[in-house]
Amino acid sequence: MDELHKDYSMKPAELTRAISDSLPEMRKSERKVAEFILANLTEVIRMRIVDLAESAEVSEPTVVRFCRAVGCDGFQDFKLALAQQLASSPSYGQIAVTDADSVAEYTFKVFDSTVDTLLKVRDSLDLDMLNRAVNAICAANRVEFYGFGASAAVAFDAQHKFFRLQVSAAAYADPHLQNMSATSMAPGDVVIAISQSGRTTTLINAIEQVKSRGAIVIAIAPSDTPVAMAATIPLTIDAKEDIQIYTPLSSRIAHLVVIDVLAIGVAKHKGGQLQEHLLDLQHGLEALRVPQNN
Amino acid sequence: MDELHKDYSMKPAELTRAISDSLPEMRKSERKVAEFILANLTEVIRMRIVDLAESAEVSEPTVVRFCRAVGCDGFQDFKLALAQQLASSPSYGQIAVTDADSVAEYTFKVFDSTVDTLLKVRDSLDLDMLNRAVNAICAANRVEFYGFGASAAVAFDAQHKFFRLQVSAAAYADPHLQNMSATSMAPGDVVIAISQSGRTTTLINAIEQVKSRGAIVIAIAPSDTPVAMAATIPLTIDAKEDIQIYTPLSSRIAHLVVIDVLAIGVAKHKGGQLQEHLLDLQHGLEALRVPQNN
DNA sequence: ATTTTCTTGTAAATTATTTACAATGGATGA
DNA sequence: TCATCCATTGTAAATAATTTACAAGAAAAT
Repeated sequence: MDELHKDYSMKPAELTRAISDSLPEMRKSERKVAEFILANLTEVIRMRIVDLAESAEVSEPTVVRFCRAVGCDGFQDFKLALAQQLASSPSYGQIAVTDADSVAEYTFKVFDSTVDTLLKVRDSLDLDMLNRAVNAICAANRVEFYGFGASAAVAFDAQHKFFRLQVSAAAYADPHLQNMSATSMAPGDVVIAISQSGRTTTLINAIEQVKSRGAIVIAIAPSDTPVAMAATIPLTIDAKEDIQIYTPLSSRIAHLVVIDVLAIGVAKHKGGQLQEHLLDLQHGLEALRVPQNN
Repeated sequence: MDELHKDYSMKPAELTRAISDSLPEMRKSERKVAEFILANLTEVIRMRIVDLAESAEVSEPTVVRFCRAVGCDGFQDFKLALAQQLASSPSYGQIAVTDADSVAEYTFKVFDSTVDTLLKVRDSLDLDMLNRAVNAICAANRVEFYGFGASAAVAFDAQHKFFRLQVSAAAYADPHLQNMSATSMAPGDVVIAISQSGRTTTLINAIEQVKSRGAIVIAIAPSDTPVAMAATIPLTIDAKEDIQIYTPLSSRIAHLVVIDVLAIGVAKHKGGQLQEHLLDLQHGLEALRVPQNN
């Protein structure tokens, strides 16, 4: 009976994985369908059920049963879901770079896995926390960014970004400076602590310092980590981080984008007069550049 | 007659734009369809032609005529194309953040526009240049990164990244240091010059210095800019950069990802012994962290 | 070996899409 | 202002696609 295949609803992004996963527990003819589909992903989305049935050497109802088995409403629904997944991450399921990959392949994989990470992070963000973070930043006199290692670069980028928005921003990657900064924070001020591991001892110390001064700590770190838990406003980001050789570190990019979101939020708060300021900045920078040639 | 609408074939990514573009020259009822579709993008992909016709208050054949007018084969084909486009950039056509947006809205828009940029950059990369860049880096004794402003953060991130790969890397955002570094480069060494504008005078000077020393300059900059043109190996990236108030600066993220690609390429060249090194690094960093709690 | 249950396909019914054609309505010129 | 023509739209029929119901055939179990 069909009910051995659970009818759980799923996001389109998980379709091909769902297919591969349930391959072993499929019936023979359904498996024929699955195998044909996996081998001809891009073609399938433009096929009619009759063609697909013929190609997979099964009957049409079997195709429909297959679609239901992987959680879709019917064949049309399946095609739609497949089309969406293919559009969103073309090399899904084989994102890890391998030795054999050509330049073209690993380039695409790096981009695709980054995109993948971003979309996952986007969907798992706590918007309420985000809002609180924006409000806190807007209310603060000073905003400072702490981070080590790869997160130091993120912190400097953030500083640059907020500077543009007329926010008094600083970034420290030196524990001593962080400490000095921390002790000089006043109530209402904001420190944004960035960590990929969420477990950096020095950073946690600095956070405690800042909190003892009555300032607010926004953490950008994985959930259930000391850094996230120590923060006043935790922005948790769980981009899984392989330390594997061929895996790019996407989480720092997710961190940057989250900071972009904060910056946009602050820009919205500040409203129109900022536009003018940004144009001024632009003009100022123009002096450092070669004249535009068009 | 229908033939006033040209039957040009197009990439799915341009569908909604094609719709908006041809809106003015559409017939009244076709426009009703177009407007309804643009206002209900996500719903439409799961609608049947009858529902859509009813919602748009037109007949079914009109819907089909509309689909043909925008370059599709029929209604099914249209839905498929739309689904693919939506999957690849979910809030296409309304990515610019507006004053009225809620936290949820602008968060999604920031992520989506970043994703959008990445996918565009991915598709426009010159893989041959990329390959040459990887080879140059692998052959170099020293690799240094130059960048100002937002690109300085990118440069520091890159330094960190390559350091992990046992590449002797440095990053300079100070023109004086850049100059000193430039004059000490030897033939075969590599400088990676990062610029969002591609027109920073100081950077161009440094590039000329480096070239005169016989070293290789890889540029990460927009095409047709002095920086790109001065480089030995230009990696051109044309993420359009609005200086608008509510637009995130996605190009620096594209730059980071391109550097990720370079890093993966170098890692592949270096091969297996690197794995061990990365694990060592990991262990070393562990000492700076709170013990894992699971 | 026989019965039961699961799997698959055939054929029919349903449902969706497309085509052909007719009616409407607006524009143009008398 | 009315008649005529052509562009536009809808109606209804035809075609095509998908889904359901059921029966035949395998496989498994007793």
